[in-house]
Amino acid sequence: MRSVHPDDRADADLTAQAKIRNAAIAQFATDGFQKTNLRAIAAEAGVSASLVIHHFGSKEKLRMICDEYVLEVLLARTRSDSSVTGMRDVVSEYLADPTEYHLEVQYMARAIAEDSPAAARFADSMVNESEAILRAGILDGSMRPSSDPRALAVLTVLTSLAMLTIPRALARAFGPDISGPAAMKRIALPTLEIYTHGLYANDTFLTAVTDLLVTAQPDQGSNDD
Amino acid sequence: MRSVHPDDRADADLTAQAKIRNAAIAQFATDGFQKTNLRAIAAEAGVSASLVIHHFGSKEKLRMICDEYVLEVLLARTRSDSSVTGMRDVVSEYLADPTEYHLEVQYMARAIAEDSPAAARFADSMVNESEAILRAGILDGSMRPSSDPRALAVLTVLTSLAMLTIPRALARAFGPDISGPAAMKRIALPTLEIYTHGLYANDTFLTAVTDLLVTAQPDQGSNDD
DNA sequence: GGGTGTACTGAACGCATGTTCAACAGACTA
DNA sequence: TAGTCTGTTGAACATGCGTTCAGTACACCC
Repeated sequence: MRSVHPDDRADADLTAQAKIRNAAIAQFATDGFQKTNLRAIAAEAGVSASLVIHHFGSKEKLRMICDEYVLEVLLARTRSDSSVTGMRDVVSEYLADPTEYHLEVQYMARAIAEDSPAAARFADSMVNESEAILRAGILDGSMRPSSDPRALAVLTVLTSLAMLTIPRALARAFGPDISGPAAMKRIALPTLEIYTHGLYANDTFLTAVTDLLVTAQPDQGSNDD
Repeated sequence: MRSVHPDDRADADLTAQAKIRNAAIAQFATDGFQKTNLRAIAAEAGVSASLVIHHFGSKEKLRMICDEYVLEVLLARTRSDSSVTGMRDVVSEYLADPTEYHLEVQYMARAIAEDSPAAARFADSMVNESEAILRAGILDGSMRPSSDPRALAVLTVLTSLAMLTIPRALARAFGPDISGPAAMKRIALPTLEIYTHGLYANDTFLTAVTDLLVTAQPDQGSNDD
């Protein structure tokens, strides 16, 4: 159930290298890089731990290969998918079909959260695509103009990733044994409501803050930690 | 610079137990539980690793003590603070004064993300307070009514935590060497804009989805993974 | 057949790290 | 002074895990 492409090719047909890579992707995605150990990956791939090292050199290099592979898979999907939805709209895609690319998206979220070597590239892909979509939407009038489209793009990516990796403890706020995907589904509608009408009934907060920013004009980047 | 209460009491005045606890809270908050090792905690507290075990029994028990302590500190703040802002409005509080309770809030976010023993209690506190605030706001007309206030509460907590723990890779979308707090500041305004006016210029998406939900009425909780 | 190279394995090594243990110093008590 | 209890330490132990190594099986080539 943990194969990267459960539909097309069976595990048995894959080379040992591919089986190891797929097992690693699955375990890195679900358990994280640090927590996953080579022997578990080897066991799931049906090989010995030594073979993992033999083929990939080290655990760290294995992670890099996995990063590249997942990145390529997701980018390939984006390119092949003629619709406008790119890597950014992962949540809507996920809600539409949770099984497809489930693992890859989860892997990416983990990679960004754990700051893996390719994390910056994952993040940049998402943010850039998101920004393009937002700018296009603003131009064609389907989205409201933003004071900072770049930051808006980062915000949407951030919330999307958060929803994809919703912590168990938070999901349990819906009930003792609710699943992550189920929690996501329940959150989807309020998200859409906020994205459509906002949360506040009036703009007192917003105007107050914007006035504050205009009058005070603090030097941006005052990091006094 | 890592003391829990940098303002009131100096580290030198604390008992060894307190110094260990504070060092543990700081390191758990910044590096995570798994990544932190007892010798590093002991070093920061200026004691030996054995003493940590002597006072707390095990690393896991130390974590539980830290959980309790931070939870109590944050709840005490909520109670003492006569304003309406509870644990939920952590982001606004943080933006107003990043140094106060910085560590505790960071600790909580980590605890929830890593599913620490007290994670559910942290999350429940946040969600319940958030829900109360939202319901109050809806009642007094300052906030728009929601189809699912509970889910809305979870959503706001989720996004708040995500902003507090924004991954480096995402923050770097603003520039190669931008800090987490700086990224948060830049995201704050778009967040407020969305919370005030939404993102979409019209409600086609929302009506489409609500229509879909009304007609299809899928059995909620169909977890086919 | 003999040589060479590749896929693969089990055992072992080395290091990090949580934990245990024996010991010591100082305070308090009898 | 002797005894005991607490705070504290350094060394050692045990385990987990990434990695190394010697060796086996098998294929391909001369």
